[in-house]
Amino acid sequence: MWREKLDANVTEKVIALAKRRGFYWQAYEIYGGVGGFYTLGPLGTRLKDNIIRVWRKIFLEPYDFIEIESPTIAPYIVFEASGHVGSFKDAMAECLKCGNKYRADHLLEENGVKVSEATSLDVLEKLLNEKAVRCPDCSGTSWRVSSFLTMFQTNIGPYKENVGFLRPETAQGMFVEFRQLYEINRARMPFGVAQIGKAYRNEISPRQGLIRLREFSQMELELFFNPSDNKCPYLDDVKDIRMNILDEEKVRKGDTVPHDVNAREAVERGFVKEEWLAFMMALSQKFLCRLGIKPEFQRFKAKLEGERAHYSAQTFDHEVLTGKFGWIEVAGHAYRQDYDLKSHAIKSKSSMEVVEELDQPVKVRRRLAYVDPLKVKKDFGQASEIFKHISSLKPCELAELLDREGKIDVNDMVVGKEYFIFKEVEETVSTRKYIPHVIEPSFGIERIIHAVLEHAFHEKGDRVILSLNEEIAPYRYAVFPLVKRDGLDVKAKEIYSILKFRGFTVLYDDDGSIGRRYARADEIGVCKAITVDYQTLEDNTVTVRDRDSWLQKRIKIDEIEKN
RNA sequence: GCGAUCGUCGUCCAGUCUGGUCUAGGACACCAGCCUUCCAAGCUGGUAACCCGGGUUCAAAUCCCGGCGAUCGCACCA
Repeated sequence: MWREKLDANVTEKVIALAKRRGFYWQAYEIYGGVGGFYTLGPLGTRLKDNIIRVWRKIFLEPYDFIEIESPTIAPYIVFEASGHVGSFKDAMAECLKCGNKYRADHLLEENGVKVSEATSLDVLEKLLNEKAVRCPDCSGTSWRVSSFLTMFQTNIGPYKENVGFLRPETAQGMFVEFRQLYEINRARMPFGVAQIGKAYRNEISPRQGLIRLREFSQMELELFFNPSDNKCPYLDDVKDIRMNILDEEKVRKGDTVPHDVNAREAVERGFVKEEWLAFMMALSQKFLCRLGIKPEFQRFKAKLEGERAHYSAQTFDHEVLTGKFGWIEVAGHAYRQDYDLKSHAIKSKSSMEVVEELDQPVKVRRRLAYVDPLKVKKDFGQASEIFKHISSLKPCELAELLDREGKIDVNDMVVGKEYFIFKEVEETVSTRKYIPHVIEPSFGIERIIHAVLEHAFHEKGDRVILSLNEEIAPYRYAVFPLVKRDGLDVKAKEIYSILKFRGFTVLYDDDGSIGRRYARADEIGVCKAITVDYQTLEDNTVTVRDRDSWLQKRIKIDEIEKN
């Protein structure tokens, strides 16, 4: 069965239920509410905790991957290095006639004017107005250019110039700490580091409830591996997990009928570039199934070249079908290559390389560069700064830098390739250094919460049932006295205490009729309802009622947890 | 951010056009009590709202202006 649409009303009903019973609701409602911020209520926080617990069981524990918690605020330079500052400090051009906003660079390029990301706002504005670029909507030719940053900005300490950002993803915390983590993990490769925590994106106009938030929770895993030894040893462990994959070709053609493959087939048929990426996708599928989302409501959709994040060589969105919002992305699986580690290595001038022992020593050719002091002195005079800078680099690094950039900038002086002498040498080495590549599964917890609730939501006549499985349901048991007298309530409270003492989440309710209590419990997904009746007083048995089937079994109190 | 539509108890809806009758009504939910021997039964009582600010007027939920928020469309969504 392949589904393309679900009932949109379910979404509305889930949102209403979430608010009424305390899973989640919009924050700051007493002040009218602020878009993109939500509060998780008592049931929502439990559900979230339980989802996180399942995630750890699936993604971390079997593989001894580690978890960290890094700050949510980082200095400017971190996100400058990561490419975030550059990649979304979008220049917005506003048409002064109709007020529509466009990307300034897109508008100019459509009109044959080449600009770069470094082009200043003033220049962009001047170009737009001078070239009389027409507004695509109203043909107006007057423009005002301003920039919009999707990261929340703040100051660190009392100095305005010390800019910090609230992280737009938890990932950078793991990249900047890579050295330390690698050491702590005793230099094992491949290895995985996870982080669960808040991230912030200052969306222009967040809508759609929990789906697009300005502050949200992520579960991210960075799997570091050697690109020349990129086999994933666990691929056969997930061979029974079948995925619906829309590869790049299908996405491009608009074909919405996915391939049905397991991780190995996905790699062999060329849909997924890396084994580790396919493996993480399989775990992701397993994870959502464990949360109660059936495979036919899940799919992996490839991102095309232009849609991908600046760091990614291949990305699959893990999507879940919902009623009103259609397919929503609950996870992104990205092949980040060595983009992040390399960027931080260059910016911070600290090494992100790891050492690999080779099976056999090999001969390698290396290119070295040495400065020609006479030539430098001749053109730059007694430029000690240049020598100081160059001597801080190893000859091989110097050669690499020169080959890449063609020059070296020292303060205002540009020292070209011609000031250096290059040498090729052959060395025998028994180790090899490399910057690890990264596969990143990244989950948005609030989106998962919403998706899980939608898929757990069922109606039986006019009754609502949340079929959350035992692993994630906010309550495992509810305990009801059949009536609130003759000692039934006392006995019920006793059972309630016993179950709580044994570590279960238990709800006690003696309000209204018994049917009403079953209904209330069903609605928030309590797995089993235990009713204390007159027979309980005689033989210490209770009835245990299953939430989904409504069937009851009479069971001894001591044996409740076996059922 | 633009445009359109909209904003009344926890929720859904009535009242707004045509200002006064609104001390803002109903249903469901919720709370208390009664009743109740297994699936939202019944009875009694109760809590509870005109998004915020300003203006017009003798009088504003109602008309006007501004703000905030929501929904949809456009743009944005690394």
